Amino acid sequence: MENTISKRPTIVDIARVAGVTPKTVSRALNDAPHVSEKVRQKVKEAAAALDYHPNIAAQSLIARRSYLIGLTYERPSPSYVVELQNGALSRLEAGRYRLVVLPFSQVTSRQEELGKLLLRAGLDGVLLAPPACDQPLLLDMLDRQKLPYARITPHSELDRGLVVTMDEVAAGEAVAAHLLTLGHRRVAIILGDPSHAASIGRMDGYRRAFEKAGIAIDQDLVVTGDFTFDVGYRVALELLRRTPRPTAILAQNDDMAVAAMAAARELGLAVPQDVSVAGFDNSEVSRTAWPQLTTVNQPVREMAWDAADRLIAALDGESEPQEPRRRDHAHELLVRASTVPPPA
Amino acid sequence: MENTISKRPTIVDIARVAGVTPKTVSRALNDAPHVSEKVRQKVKEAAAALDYHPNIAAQSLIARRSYLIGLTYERPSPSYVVELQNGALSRLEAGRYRLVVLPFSQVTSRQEELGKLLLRAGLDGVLLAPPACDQPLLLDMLDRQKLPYARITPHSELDRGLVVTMDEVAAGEAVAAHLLTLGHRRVAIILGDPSHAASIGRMDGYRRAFEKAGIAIDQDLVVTGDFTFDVGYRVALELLRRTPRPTAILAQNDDMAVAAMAAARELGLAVPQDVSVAGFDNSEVSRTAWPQLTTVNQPVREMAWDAADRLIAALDGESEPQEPRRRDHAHELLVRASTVPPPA
DNA sequence: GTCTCGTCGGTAAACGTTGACAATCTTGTA
DNA sequence: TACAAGATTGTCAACGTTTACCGACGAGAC
Repeated sequence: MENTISKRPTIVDIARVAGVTPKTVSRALNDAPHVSEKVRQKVKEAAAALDYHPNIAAQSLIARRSYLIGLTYERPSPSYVVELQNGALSRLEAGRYRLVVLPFSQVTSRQEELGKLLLRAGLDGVLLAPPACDQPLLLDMLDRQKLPYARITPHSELDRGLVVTMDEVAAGEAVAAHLLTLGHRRVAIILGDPSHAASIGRMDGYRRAFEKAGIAIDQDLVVTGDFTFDVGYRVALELLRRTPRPTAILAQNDDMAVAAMAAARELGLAVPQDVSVAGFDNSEVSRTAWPQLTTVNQPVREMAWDAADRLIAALDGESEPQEPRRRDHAHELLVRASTVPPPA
Repeated sequence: MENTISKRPTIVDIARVAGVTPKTVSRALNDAPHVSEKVRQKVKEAAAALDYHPNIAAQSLIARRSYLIGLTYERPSPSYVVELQNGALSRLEAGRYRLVVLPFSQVTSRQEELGKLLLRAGLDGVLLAPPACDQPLLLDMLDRQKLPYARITPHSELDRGLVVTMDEVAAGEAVAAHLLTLGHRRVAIILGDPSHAASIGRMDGYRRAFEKAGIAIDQDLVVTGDFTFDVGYRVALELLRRTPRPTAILAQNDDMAVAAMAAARELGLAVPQDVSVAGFDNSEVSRTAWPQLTTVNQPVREMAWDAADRLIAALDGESEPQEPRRRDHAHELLVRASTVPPPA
């Protein structure tokens, strides 16, 4: 009489079928030495016949590895998240690691909570996107518990953990210089969430471009958004109602830039004829918008791949990493249809 | 002399510190009965002092649960993926389950491969988005290995597994009827990837609307895209160059609809004055586009939440589910600025 | 024929936690 | 005072896999 409760087959079951001991089965399946080819074949056939899949929990327990990599981010634009994810996944695909997504809101004020979440998740390592990558308390917790982490585009303490960056300042300078070169002088700036380090770096870049051009930034035209379309729309409406009207808007990401274009149209203004708009990120929306948005390509996908690569190398490599802990990626200014010289 | 190799603390360590047995520690930390309040306090303090976090692999091993839920999808638009993910996550947040993302391309021709991937991932259950939710071979594999799954908006075999659907046909009918009611007669249709069941359902709905209105569909104006912007752009350009020109375009998702708007502008046509465009999905891009897109809200987030809810209920509940295995969600036609009556 | 060495296969223990069950302690009552 | 009943605490094994270590066997050297 067969047992009616069917359970997943184990190594012991294969051993019984193949007529060898469990240890031999383990060796055969893992392509370890000290197993004759004949036995290996027999074992593999038995495993296939039983539809055997190893119990990962048991493997994890003994290897002291969960083969789980976490990815944490704070609700930015969908395209950013997907790029991040796909970049990391394209590196993970080959190996046994799996990606666990852990979005978290209000990171800055809840660092402790996020830290606990990450530690409880049983991860081998974690990828930190902004703004989590810049939270000192969080990094302290991870250090203390020896949970390896890779930081994607951090702004501060660049010597902690594995770091993958883009020079936000240079990128910010490039896009601002583009507008100034076109002849714009009344340039409004919509900042992102000030808790994201990117916001600060990009602004530093804008400032440098203005300085080099010998033009003063009009602080009245600098307003704060939070990287979302909705808030961007609201502040852009307000900016465009001022007199004299700004001739260009420099938004710190594409979602807010697209919002600014929508706000301009709401006020009966044509983009780019009446007002130029530039974004940041080269997200999908920057290409699907009309006119297509001038923006800066942030190689998010590549950076995420790189971060995952560094992390896995650190996890798998017995030896300490020899190479520098930091890798830089280049930005790329994409001049498209949303920016032209100011109206005469 | 302390051991120099520091390892994560275990229950045994806490037991030593608190002066009780490991079993008692386990009971205290899990808020199980049969532990005095005094001991429980002492144990919890010791655990906190040691920065203890339970070893999930060991818990998984004994519970025969990994507490991992998989989410598999095939590179659709970013906004869809993020909505799906956020919906599932909002249900998972409360409990101990974690979400593993498993994107997979060319699902239809690689069902076996995807099945193996899912089985090897050590999941407790899996959420299947289109088109994976409609692959019979894949479902067979999952059934055979008793891996529970919830299907999000499947098209066929609605009695297999847990099912969360929207009536794609009714939704398709609603948006098509809207254009016909406005007076459009030359309506071009851009289909999505034919392997996605949604594509078929929506087309059925369009057809029903045309039938009810007593209007024949012009098969020459029905072209196939693949849900992406780029292909949508190409086929839309081609459609709009025909004479007589279609007065409206019915795209099976928002990305292709936005592409159609871009193509129209490329040809010097105004949307919606010269040509109306309607999409599908109420994705973020449909709101950030200009003009805002008439579309159908597919409650992706809610459906994903629901699918996760069903799956977890099935996993946690000892008893078989009493309620129907299928839940339906309603669509919602969102008439926005991209559709107006045809030019005179 | 014996000894050495290398290959193949087996046994026992370990990973960290919890379930089943036994032992002990406390308290109330006859 | 003794004893039952209930609460608390302890012991042991188990989950499925791999690592460490040991034994058997065959080939080749002397």
